[in-house]
Amino acid sequence: MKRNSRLSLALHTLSHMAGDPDRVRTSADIADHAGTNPVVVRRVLGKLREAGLLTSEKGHAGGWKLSVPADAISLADVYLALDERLVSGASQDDEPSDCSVETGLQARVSEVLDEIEESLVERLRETSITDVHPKSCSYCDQQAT
Amino acid sequence: MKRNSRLSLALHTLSHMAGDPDRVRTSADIADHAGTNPVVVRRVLGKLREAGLLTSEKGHAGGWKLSVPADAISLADVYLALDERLVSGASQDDEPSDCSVETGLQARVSEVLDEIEESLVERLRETSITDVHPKSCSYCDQQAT
DNA sequence: ACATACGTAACATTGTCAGTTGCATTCGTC
DNA sequence: GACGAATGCAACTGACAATGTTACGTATGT
Repeated sequence: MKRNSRLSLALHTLSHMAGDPDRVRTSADIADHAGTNPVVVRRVLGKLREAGLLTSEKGHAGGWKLSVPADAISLADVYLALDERLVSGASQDDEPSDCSVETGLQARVSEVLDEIEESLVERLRETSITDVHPKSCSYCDQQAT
Repeated sequence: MKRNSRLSLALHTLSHMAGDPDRVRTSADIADHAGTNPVVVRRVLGKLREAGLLTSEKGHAGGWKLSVPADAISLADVYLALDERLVSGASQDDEPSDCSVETGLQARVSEVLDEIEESLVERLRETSITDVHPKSCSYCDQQAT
């Protein structure tokens, strides 16, 4: 797969769940549909569970389902749950340079990046999972039969 | 070094050049000060040259210097010259999924990300190289002696 | 008890990027 | 014109991160 597949996988899965909230899905089912591995699914969905977005049940009839209504989940919730930080990635936690130009620069750049990060989250908060779910969803229709 | 070191290196170097625009610097000098490798410096500064921000001269007394006034260079110019795209990185150019949820989702997410990318560039455009250069710069004072 | 599914750790694979080496080319100086 | 110093460029290497994979432990319902 590619970079940022975690966010993709999370949104994709949540979107499907939004279309049929009561259905319990196993990580194997999800992985199969998403073209990835059950363990990867559990890793990603585990983060979402920590954030309280969904629940998992072990054992025989276990699996994953939403723990809150889909329209109560914003893209920001998902983004933050995965603690991805698309924007920054900028050199923090480096050993401090002895060059005054460098240090001043870092401060400035970090400042701007933090601003952007914040505006990204605010923007993501405007859209919910249900908003990204197509009105007529061939996948859901398929499952309904 | 770390991630995003290209942007760091570029800004750092330009900032120094802003403090003494007529001085010609070799990639070896720059690399030495930045704690990196001459070839890496040439790779990064080469991008900036393509964007018309600075010039390089080969041969004996060759090296790098600004080709435009420092206050005419915004952080956006540098960012775009390196074509980094801090924000996106989201799964583009993937093989198109046969899942309608997936495709609709990608479109939405890309939309938001592009918005953010744009706002980042606009924000960067407000700050010039001279703005991130400290008023009293110990490095420049040092060189002046 | 047994099958099923999550939870987690350990390892393998892959992709990316800085770093490195080597060589050709260009330019100034002797 | 020969030589030294610098960029330009291509290829290889090594570190690191993220995904993929295997394996095993644990919990749960039949």
